Amino acid sequence: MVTLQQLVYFLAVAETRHFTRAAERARVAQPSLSKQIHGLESELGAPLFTRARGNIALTPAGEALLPVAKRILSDVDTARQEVAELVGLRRGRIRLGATPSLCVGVLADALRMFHDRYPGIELVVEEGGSRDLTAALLGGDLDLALVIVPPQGVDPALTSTPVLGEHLVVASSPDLDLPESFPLAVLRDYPMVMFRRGYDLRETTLQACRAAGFEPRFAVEGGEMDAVLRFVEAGLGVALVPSLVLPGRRGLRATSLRAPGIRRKVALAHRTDVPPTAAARAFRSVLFEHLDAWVAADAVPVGVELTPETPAVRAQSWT
Amino acid sequence: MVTLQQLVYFLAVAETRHFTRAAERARVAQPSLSKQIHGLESELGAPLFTRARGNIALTPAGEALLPVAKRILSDVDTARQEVAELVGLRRGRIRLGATPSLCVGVLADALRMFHDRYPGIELVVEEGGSRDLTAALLGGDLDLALVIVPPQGVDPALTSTPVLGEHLVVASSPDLDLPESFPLAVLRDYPMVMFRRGYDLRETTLQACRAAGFEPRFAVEGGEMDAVLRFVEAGLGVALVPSLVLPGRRGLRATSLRAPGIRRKVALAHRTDVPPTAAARAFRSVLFEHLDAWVAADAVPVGVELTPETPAVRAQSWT
DNA sequence: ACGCGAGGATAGCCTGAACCTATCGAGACG
DNA sequence: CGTCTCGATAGGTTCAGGCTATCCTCGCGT
Repeated sequence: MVTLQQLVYFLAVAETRHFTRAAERARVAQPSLSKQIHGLESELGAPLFTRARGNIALTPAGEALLPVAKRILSDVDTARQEVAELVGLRRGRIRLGATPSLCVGVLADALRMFHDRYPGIELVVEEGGSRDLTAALLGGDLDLALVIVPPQGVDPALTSTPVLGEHLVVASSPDLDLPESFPLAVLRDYPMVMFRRGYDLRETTLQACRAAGFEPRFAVEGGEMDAVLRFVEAGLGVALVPSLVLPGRRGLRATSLRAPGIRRKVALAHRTDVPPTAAARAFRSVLFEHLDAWVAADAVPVGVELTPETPAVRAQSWT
Repeated sequence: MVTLQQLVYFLAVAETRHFTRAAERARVAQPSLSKQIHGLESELGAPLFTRARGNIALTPAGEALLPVAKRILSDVDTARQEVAELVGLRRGRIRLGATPSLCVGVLADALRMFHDRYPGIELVVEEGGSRDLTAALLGGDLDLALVIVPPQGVDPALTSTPVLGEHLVVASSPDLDLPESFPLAVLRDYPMVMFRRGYDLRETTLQACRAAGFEPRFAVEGGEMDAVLRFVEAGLGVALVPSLVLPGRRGLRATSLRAPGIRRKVALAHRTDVPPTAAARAFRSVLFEHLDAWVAADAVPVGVELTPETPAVRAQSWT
């Protein structure tokens, strides 16, 4: 077996044209180097140097080996370098999934912070319903996803860390004359704008209405988050949406539900059987740092509950 | 230190996505392979595989390493291959020097035989005076040279093997009315055509004339072999030349000198401190084979004496 | 000519690395 | 809930690569 050690020594001799000095350079005793060179020569079946007193020179075989040996060793360096860059977060990629409610507020800031800190890491964000994201995680198409935790918990093949809880509010056009706050059952009398299948919100809304004793009427259905909000703005109907999506939407009015209201838990999930990459771990840190900053600045948006998880709980399965 | 062994194992796992099967493929026990992979991972500072049951996959670091590792291993193969081709005489180069007298006859045939047998080996022939060739050998510009052995022997830094002895004859124009055979002293009365400095023949001729008691007159001087012969053809004078250069020259007449005549020894020389390459050794064999064939076929040209060296003597310093 | 110094090769020893077998332990599956 | 699969771990053995000491050859200076 040819070894990299042999090639290193070979190169040292080829460049110094001197066994003793090559040995010094390679931080090794001269006999060790001699022995390795001999080993390489017998392995390749040809002498690599002519050992004339004070005039070591490469044989044709040595000449042929020299450029290849150089390339091999430089490739080894490259390999080491590349991996180091990934580990050092100077390079890499995170494929992150998120529900639309989070993309709007939390995520934009967190991504901004992350990108400032680790500019070499490529960020790929997939926006979608929670079910879709879960499937993408399991299929290996995402590294991380911010998903809604359904009542029965996330898929057993996923590990999730709670991130925050959000309240659902009723979005409506300001033209609509709704009370300040009301129980869900009031919506019985209003047509609704409903999300397409795949959105966790669709199921949540339907179940909540049924629990309140009525079957909702749909004015429109099938849209993504943005479309739904525009339809509501246009007065087509009302919708149950996370409060986080409303700030900045002048054309919409948010009405909270009377207690207990409806809450959803958002968690950061990843596959249990694939340990998160260094980049994913870094993103997690930045995300929680950002949320902690909200708490510290007393700037937690209305309708959001930060789960007061201890760092220990957060670190679960993330070491 | 990263080792090639580790890369081989890494590649086996990356391709089989299975430690146990990779170990079988690498002809090694599974724990040995596992350990090596761990060693590589700790060396590079990052895990290379995600060990999910029945679903081994590359981490980003592994993905980054894969192409480089492939290239490194393929380069090692290339290196081995290249050296093997040189050793196997499928590739290579011989830089051979020869005096003009030998280029004409012996060498052409020998080169032809050699090229037929080893078509991959590049042949570079330098024609020149014996002194020039010796200098080129010492300077490392030639691998081998067929040179004239001067009375005091070749340069001590060179090793030479006797090849043949050749007689010098007097070349003259057929118009010139010379006796069948005569002592050198007869030339006292004829103007001579003389080689340029650097030709061993120049010194040899001068010394021979002086030994015979006269200083030769030059009709022309300074030419290479071919020019000298043409001048002689043109009747400008006579010249002492190796008999080997005359066959095929219709316009010239060769007159041998009365005993003892003048003999020169031709030898194959190479630097003592640089062992001949495989290609050079092969050439030597072909050359002597060719000369032996002359003897066997009783086709030794007139004026040539083959030295009946035993193979043992020939092999001196050539192992 | 002879001694000396330089420099690569050789000898002999020692440590650590790589291999082996045996076994553990955790997820998958009937 | 046993059983199977498959990677990790443990412990022992061998050998490769390193070291020091020494040799051998050649060139060089006296």
